[in-house]
Amino acid sequence: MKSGKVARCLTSGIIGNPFSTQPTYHRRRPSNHLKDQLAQLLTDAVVKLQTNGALPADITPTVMIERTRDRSHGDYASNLAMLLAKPARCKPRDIAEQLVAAIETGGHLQKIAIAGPGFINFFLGPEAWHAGISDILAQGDQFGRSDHGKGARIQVEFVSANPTGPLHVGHGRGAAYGAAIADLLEAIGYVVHREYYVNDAGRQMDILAASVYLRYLDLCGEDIMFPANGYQGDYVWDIAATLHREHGDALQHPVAEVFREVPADEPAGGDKEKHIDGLITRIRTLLEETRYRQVFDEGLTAILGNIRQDLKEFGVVYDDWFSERSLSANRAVETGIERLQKSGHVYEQNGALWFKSTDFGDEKDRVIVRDNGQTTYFASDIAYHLNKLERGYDRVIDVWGADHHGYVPRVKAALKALGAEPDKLDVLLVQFAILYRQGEKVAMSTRSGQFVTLRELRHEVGNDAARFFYVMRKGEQHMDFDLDLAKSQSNDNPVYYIQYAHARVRSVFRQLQEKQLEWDQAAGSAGLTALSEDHEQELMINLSRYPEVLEAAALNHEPHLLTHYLRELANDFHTYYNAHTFLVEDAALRNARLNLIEATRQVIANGLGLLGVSAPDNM
RNA sequence: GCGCCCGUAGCUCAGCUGGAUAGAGUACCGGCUUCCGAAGCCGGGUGUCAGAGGUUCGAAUCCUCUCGGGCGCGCCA
Repeated sequence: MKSGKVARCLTSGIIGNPFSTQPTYHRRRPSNHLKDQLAQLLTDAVVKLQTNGALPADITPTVMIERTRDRSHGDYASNLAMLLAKPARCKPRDIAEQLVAAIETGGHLQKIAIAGPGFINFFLGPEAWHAGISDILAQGDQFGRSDHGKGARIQVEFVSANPTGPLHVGHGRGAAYGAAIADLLEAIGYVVHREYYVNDAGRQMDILAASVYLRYLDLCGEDIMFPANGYQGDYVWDIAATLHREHGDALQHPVAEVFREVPADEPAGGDKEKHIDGLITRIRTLLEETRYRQVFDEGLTAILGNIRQDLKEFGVVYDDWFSERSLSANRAVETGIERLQKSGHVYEQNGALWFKSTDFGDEKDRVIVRDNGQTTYFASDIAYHLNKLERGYDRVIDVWGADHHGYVPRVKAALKALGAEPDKLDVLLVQFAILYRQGEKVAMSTRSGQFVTLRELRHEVGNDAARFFYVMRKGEQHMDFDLDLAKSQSNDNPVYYIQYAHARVRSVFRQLQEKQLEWDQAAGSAGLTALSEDHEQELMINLSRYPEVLEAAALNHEPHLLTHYLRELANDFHTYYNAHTFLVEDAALRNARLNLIEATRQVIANGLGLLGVSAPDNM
């Protein structure tokens, strides 16, 4: 017997870790019923071989089942035999034969084969996929959703651009990406809280207020020298004009007063930072707190309102707009600093207060209170992240621009010092998108105000194309955003390609009406065996992948997996469409085919929906 | 200089976290509509996976080094 041969190479060893403590969140291999059933068969086979002595009893292999890449390898495959080869000290193919012999075929499982270096390939009958089609039709827009997250709470903070100007195309990627992963996580059973952190305090906002005020003085007829470090965009003029309309000249002060004793600006041979800080101080003094606040808030409200409108039109919704100012109002920043001090990782040097983040792996220590008594942005961020974790989320996700990557270690260090769990925080970095128009790079520089706004982009290519293109590539990858391609209504454009597939199904059903034919869905479900074409098999199999793709895209924070999947699915559909007619005389066949294409339409609509892209009835 | 990310077809990118012959789109060439939308389909070829070592049954994937590109290294945010 073969088992004798195998028994000779008995040895002990442990494969994998049966007591894996990996949190479910990081489980990256999605499950489905067929896969689980096959895994169970293999597990049973291993046990059987262990009890008859063919395999060592003290090993607990992790059984992995994968979809095959090539249909000649069947539908699913496992590398189990190759994993067992080492501890069992046997040839993989010998073990594979033992395993296969221990499994009975039957039901959906038509055939098992051994191939290549020792893969075990499972071949399923066509009817294995039929239930999936009926599931899609029954579950409709809920299909693909799962309770994988079991209601665990996740907070996703994204965009969070300073309200000092309109959103630009860089923020757009963070918006599309953050919204997509939030929706994806929600779809697989997490309770997601979407949040925008509003930096409505701090120096940048003061610079905006000063910029607005100076433009306002200009409108009052004063002759001003606009600071090099001020915000130069036209929107500042608009805000100043509103201010002037509402207050007339009531806030006016002579330019000589405003600039009195202010250090020289850079063009005049001075320091632009000192110049603007001096201006801010003068303006605050002259206007006094109440009036200064009026100017400040005029800018804040106008810009924040613009940002909110932009995101809303982009299909990006938030549960909360968290104000940085509310942190100071609650003394949260001070409390955070005090707690850090108690942790013993804070010291004073040169009049400033430093957090010893190097104790937790950061490159250098960081200032939390400046020598002028002002707390730093970092101090606010410590308080904010502490606040997030104290709100009891199971996971906290930050989506940041990749240029902030150096900032990650210090935030995690602070959380560690405070006894919070830094591992609950995932910082996802998103690279800037480079725009191309007619093959040329679109030049952009933020400071000069010469950047393409998100709104301009949306108006140029449309919300659908913008949302889709932004998430088409891996987040941490730089991406080239081809404006002409995004605009083009051709097969080159993946968005149109997918939407067209959806519209085509709708169109078929309109034709059904015109031809006065009928669609009996129940009969279709009962007669799916009529779908015997290869194209139909292919489509059914790929439809069954949707829940897995969704889960993988969500858990790995990779919406691009979904865009690629949808493109493949659309391709399967178009191919099928060209090869076969759906509206045939044979009612049984017609019903089955209409069930299949309606299921396809549903999955496309569901997938696009999660990406914030519309699924049109006609193009 | 130090740290992080990256290098895959002419171009833009995937590659299911170590698996089978490395794949799509685009570009280029040629075909397919009396028929549900041709914004579609079919066919045709392309690789020193930047390079060199290493780890093992097996590497584009993990480790080290080199080369090349991006970003970050403030009492800015």
